[in-house]
Amino acid sequence: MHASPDDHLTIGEVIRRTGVSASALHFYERKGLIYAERNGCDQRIFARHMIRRISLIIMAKRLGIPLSDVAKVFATLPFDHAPTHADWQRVSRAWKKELEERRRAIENLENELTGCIGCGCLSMKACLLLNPDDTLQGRGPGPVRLQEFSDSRSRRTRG
Amino acid sequence: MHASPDDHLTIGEVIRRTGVSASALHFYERKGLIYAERNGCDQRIFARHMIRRISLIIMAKRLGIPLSDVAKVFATLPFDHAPTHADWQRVSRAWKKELEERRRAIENLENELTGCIGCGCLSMKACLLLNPDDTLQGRGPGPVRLQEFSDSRSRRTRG
DNA sequence: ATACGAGCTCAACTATGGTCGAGGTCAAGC
DNA sequence: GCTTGACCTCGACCATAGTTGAGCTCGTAT
Repeated sequence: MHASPDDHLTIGEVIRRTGVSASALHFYERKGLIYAERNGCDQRIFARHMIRRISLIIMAKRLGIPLSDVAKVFATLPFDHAPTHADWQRVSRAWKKELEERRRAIENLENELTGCIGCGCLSMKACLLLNPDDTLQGRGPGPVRLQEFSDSRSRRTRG
Repeated sequence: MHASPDDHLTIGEVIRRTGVSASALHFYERKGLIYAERNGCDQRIFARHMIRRISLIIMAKRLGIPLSDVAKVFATLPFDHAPTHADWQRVSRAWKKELEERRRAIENLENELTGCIGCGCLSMKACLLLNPDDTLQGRGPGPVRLQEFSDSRSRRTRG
């Protein structure tokens, strides 16, 4: 029960090679990310190339890519043999773009926040950070706009 | 029941001013982020300055700052009146640093991934992205290192 | 015979940030 | 007197990414 043919691995072997826990592997299988045949005792037998998929999952995890995105990528990959080097290049470039986008989103937030630090109005209507989509715009001229940030301060300095 | 004194707001008024749902406000109250007194009918009466706290929560949400971090910040803020402009500057600068750190973390990942795109070995032992903490290092000289990325490719080109 | 190790399933639980619905209370309007 | 609107509590549920534990089946070793 311990041994397995050359190109097939038990779950224990997969765990030792990848460092991924059994429960996580079960979870990935339930999600359709990996696949294993079964032996007579209903135990999982992993094809060796499944290790590549698991590596990609670990990689995605490190990059903060959700498993749903990994699933999308895997849908474009061969299921019965290891992905090619070209496959890896395609996937990793796509994930690099993901990272780039996330970085740019953060940079935008940084810029907005830098403006807001000086401003400090925290107006629900005027502040881009608080109301990026102008959600509160259509609600009529009610008292939507916040007062100056600090009531006490306004009273002290201007009241 | 609709009207409320000058510096006190019903939950409905808070919702209209902030765009935050009642369930979210209940949730924030349970988490200790905001606080409301009650009238005779057990309905929440929010002090006007509570709007500032809610604005900060919305801001944090936009920035991807978890509520637990917001709670830590709120622990350093006055509970009975609005935070001052100086408070806002302190908080927003701290959050800007957070964003900076997140951006730098992403930049590091981008750099690592760029190296990995060219490499493509996906070795559990050698790849920094797959094994940043050398977790698999102490497990003896077993077959931990992955083969070249594509079995079929290695067979074709070198087998 | 019996224990041990490896593996199995299934359900419940973790944290985060809420949403949704059931069922109840209260005041005002018709 | 009855509905409507605003509000309340409480429990269940969503997704994400798993972990943990109970209880079961195997094959092997003693």
